[in-house]
Amino acid sequence: MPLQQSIDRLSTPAPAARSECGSVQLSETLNLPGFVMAFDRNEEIFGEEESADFVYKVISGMVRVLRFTGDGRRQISAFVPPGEIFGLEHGPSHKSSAEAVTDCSVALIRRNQVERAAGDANVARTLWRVTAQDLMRLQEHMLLLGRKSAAERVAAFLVGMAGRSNDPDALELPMSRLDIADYLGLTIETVSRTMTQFERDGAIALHGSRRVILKRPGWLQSAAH
Amino acid sequence: MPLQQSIDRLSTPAPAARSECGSVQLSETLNLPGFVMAFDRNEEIFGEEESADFVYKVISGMVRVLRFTGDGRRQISAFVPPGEIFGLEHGPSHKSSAEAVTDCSVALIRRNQVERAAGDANVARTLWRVTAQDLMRLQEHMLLLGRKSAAERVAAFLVGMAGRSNDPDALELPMSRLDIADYLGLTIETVSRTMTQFERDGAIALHGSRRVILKRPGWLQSAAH
DNA sequence: CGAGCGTTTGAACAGCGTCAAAACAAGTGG
DNA sequence: CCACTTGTTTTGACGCTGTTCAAACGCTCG
Repeated sequence: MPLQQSIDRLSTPAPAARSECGSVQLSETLNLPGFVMAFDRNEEIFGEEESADFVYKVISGMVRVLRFTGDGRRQISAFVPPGEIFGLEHGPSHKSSAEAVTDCSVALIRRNQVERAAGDANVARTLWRVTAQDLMRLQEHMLLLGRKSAAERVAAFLVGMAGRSNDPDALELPMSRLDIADYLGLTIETVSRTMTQFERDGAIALHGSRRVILKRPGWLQSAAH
Repeated sequence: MPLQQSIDRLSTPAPAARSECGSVQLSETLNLPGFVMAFDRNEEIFGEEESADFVYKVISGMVRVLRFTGDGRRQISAFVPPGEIFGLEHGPSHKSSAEAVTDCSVALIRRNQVERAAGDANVARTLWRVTAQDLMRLQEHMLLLGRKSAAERVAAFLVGMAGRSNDPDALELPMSRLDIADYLGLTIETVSRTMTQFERDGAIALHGSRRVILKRPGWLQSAAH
């Protein structure tokens, strides 16, 4: 196992173990018993059409939610950062897969626990809120996929990631170019070319492929339209 | 006013009037008081960032839900057929606009009525279900926008519309080529060319621009991937 | 230091968009 | 009933953006 991965794993509560039962904060108003699991980079967390027995929350690392075409093309619909929920379904089965972008640890809450708690109107409202927020994000992202140029897509991606970062002008991208491309509906080559173009424009600086400094955030913002 | 529109309007309960108070079936489990309004073709029903004071249900005609970029590009996220709900928000304001594709009549239920009813766990669950179904559809559509060719998009569109039609092999498209293009993330020219190509391939027959006969539904199905 | 993967860069190609004009449909007025 | 108007759809020619294929580069990790 690579050194970096070992270090990352030390920060997770229960590396690669189905243990650590206890109470997991699903959100401000949901506090249900669950357990923590660790996943290796690129490991599948759940697959399309799989029975949706759990609701998931990222503890550390990053998760991608995605769908496939029959011939293997991917569309990533969301990157899930620590603290956020994914895999919450209303119907019986998952409609997307989820995979670990980085080594990560994830809290699992049994679906039937959630169902039982949904008798409480507050809990039910929270389930609705989480789904409605996902819906909002997807609508925004559809506009990007259907109507924006490559430059606009990459700019929007960088601005969006910066919004999540601690330092809003220096970000560490946890995902590969392929992940970014499959999120933006582009190819890795186009993503790469667009980023180097931004660097030539003086909008960003790249230290390696994953450390990005936003030198002109306002420029990027307007480039994202 | 054009003759055809007059005729269409006769079938709506309350043409262009804010009257017709009474009980409106929002869904199987929601039965709340509302009123019916008529909208002309291309009339705005609500706009982005407008306060979400109502939840809407199509009675007759068809509605499009869409977003705009700053410079006027459109992305239609859904066509709403009779019987279905739109404009249901969790937050305080709408995140998309809605417009009438055809002359149509729409039931409005006051948001605060819904909020009050959401104390009932069954109602709350219904709100969640409606939102979750929208989310499912949008995820599917994102795969189309991000990863499918023009031919695949148009084929998927025709198959999808056929699925809603009474006669599954003969459909009347209520929307213009521009609407189809803005739904599929293409231009009107590409939509038109793709359809005539399908006609040459013997997959469909076009009687005028809006009446489509699916001659080889299976072929289209596989063309949609 | 060397191996292997991910990223960048380059060149050629193609799918779709753009621009323009013709064809078509439907309404309007003489 | 027919010419005229207006808006939509189709068709054509061309060009650009982004993809494909291929090779070089450079981390990261053993």
